[in-house]
Amino acid sequence: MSIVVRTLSDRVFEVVREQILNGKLPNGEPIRQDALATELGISKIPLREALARLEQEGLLINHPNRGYFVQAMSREQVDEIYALRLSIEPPAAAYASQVATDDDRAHATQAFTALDTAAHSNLADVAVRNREFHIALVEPGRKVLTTQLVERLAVLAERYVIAHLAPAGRDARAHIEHRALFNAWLERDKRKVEKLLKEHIQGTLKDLRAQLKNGD
Amino acid sequence: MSIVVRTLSDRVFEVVREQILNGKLPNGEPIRQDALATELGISKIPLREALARLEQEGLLINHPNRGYFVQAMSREQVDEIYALRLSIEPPAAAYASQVATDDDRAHATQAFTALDTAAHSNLADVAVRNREFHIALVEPGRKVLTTQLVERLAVLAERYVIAHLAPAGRDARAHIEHRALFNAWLERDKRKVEKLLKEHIQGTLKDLRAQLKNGD
DNA sequence: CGGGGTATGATCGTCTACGGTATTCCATCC
DNA sequence: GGATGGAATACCGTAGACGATCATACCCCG
Repeated sequence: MSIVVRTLSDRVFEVVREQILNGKLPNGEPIRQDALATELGISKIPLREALARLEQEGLLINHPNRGYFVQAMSREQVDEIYALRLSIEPPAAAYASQVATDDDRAHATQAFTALDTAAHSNLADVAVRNREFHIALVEPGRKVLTTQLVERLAVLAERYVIAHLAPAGRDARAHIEHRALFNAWLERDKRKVEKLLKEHIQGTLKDLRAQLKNGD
Repeated sequence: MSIVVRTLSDRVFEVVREQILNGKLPNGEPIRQDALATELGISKIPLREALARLEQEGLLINHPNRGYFVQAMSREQVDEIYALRLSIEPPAAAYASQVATDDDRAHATQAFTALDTAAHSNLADVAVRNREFHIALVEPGRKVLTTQLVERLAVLAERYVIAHLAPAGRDARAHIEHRALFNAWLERDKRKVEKLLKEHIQGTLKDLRAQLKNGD
């Protein structure tokens, strides 16, 4: 059992990240450091460290002497994020399916059922579970950089999913896709994992594009 | 002309990064924050922000309450870095060659000649020029995330190149490869760019692997 | 009435000083 | 010899201050 020791800046990083993702910190708005620090009950050093990390992650942008701003969303960025995901995630998940240990498979199963049961709560929760599911498919590959990258891209994509994808008919379809994908992964069917994940990502991108083309 | 306004933490980020890359901050060693801060003539606030960024970048790792450590190099990471570069950089450069403006092409030419003329100075300088050249081939694509990612991977790769690749016969071969690649890029020959860049990256990986297999 | 320069206020970026706390290491003791 | 305990070290976080810079509102002048 590994005891979890985390620095304050580390936890703030996640808190602020989630606030950005679910829109609590609105889009092009500046981040008032003193205000946010007192609101979180911390001082500015750990907050600024977290903000610096988030800029490196691509969620914030810093204008010197003017502060941090939530990175604006754009259709071009959607295309870019999903293009990168398409070239990285499917082969990574396919490989991971081959080398996953029993523990890995148990963990992935857990992530899948968590996503499954969360399917009817609010969109932000579903999005987090969805991210964790995608990561769980890749992590067993034990490729640290690749996994981090998949996570980062999933986080970036999540903003768009939360902001634009009303749980319309999409819910059901995504669920079916997830189940088929996960089954192939459990069966260690490399080709099928790669194919299904590719299609799944493309499907989500298509939904997003349709939404973005409409009223934004 | 864009006036350059940069925060201290931003510049420290680059300074420390270069110190890590050229081994001035040795491998598994801890970073003594107070010492480094006074050495750089700054206080710990901007330094800690820079360190947090560098951890996000993958060059450092933080152990809570014990401090930041330079991320150890490993053969597995080399493979991972180059696998990612292979799947991202060639298509990105090929695309960029198609849409590059005259300014972009001038800038790339400049980066190429800078790499060319620096070829006989010390290895660390060459490595930086090499990185800038690779970025200049991708940047005209105007895909922010992709360019950032290419840069990040180039930085991570650079540690290994500096540490392990003595400028043996490699120098000449890399130079030839660069010229051929750059010519294809200028001619907007998409296929050729992709092919040559792929081969170039694979060649470097092969060299690195050979070195790592030997006495490390 | 409009525009350019200026005053003002807010916020950021950085510094300094300080205290709490976790880790490490070493000496001591059973 | 291993466990206990304590001192030293360095990290982590707080608090407050200050100059620099940006944005805005104002004022003066044409």
